[in-house]
Amino acid sequence: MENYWIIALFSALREANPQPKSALFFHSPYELLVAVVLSAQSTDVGVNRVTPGLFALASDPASMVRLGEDGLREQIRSLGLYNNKAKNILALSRILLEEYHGQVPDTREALESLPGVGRKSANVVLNVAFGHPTVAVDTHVFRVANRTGLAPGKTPEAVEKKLLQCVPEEFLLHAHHWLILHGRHVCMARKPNCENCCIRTWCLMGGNQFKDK
DNA sequence: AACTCGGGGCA
DNA sequence: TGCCCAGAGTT
Repeated sequence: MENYWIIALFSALREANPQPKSALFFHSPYELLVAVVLSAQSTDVGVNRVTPGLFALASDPASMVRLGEDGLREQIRSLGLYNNKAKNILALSRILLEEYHGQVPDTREALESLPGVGRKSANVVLNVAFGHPTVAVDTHVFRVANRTGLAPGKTPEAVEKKLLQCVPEEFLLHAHHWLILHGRHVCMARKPNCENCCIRTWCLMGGNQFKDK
């Protein structure tokens, strides 16, 4: 197992973010689930802007159903894609009440069967809410994994599979969070901040070569 | 595996 | 305008 450089890479990422915790605002598995559904194709900043107000009105499935689709839409309007998200969260809340005693299920199959919840969101809930060693691959993780050569792959599923294989168990619980933060704040899609990158030693792109001229 | 959808935000 | 955002659903 010549994965010593992977340990060094994650150690560097951990040092850059000593207190790993979800960037999303939530107090319960249900709030996390809602925040994750809202986060699809929206920024974490935007989600954190609306969730405190939303959860003050509805922090469980029953109160969400009571809030209703119009009330929900009003709370999340600034996110974009609010029509689908409001519909999905309401439908999902009803399913939790009817089929899961109002609780958030802790299996991949159950989570992915909920409207608005795909593989990435299910992985986040399993990891953050239930402590399962999953890795959620979003656009950030996908980009960083390919740029560094940590887990190159043409599809998110391929990257996820490689990460599960190569990331040491001690880092697995927080791997996706660190990779996401790095992709969000340093290894951005367009103009990465290579000068301040703590893992540039392992970058396949060789410094700033993909930076806008 | 590739395509489509969806809307605010920001350069 | 064009590209991006802690993707999902369909073909």
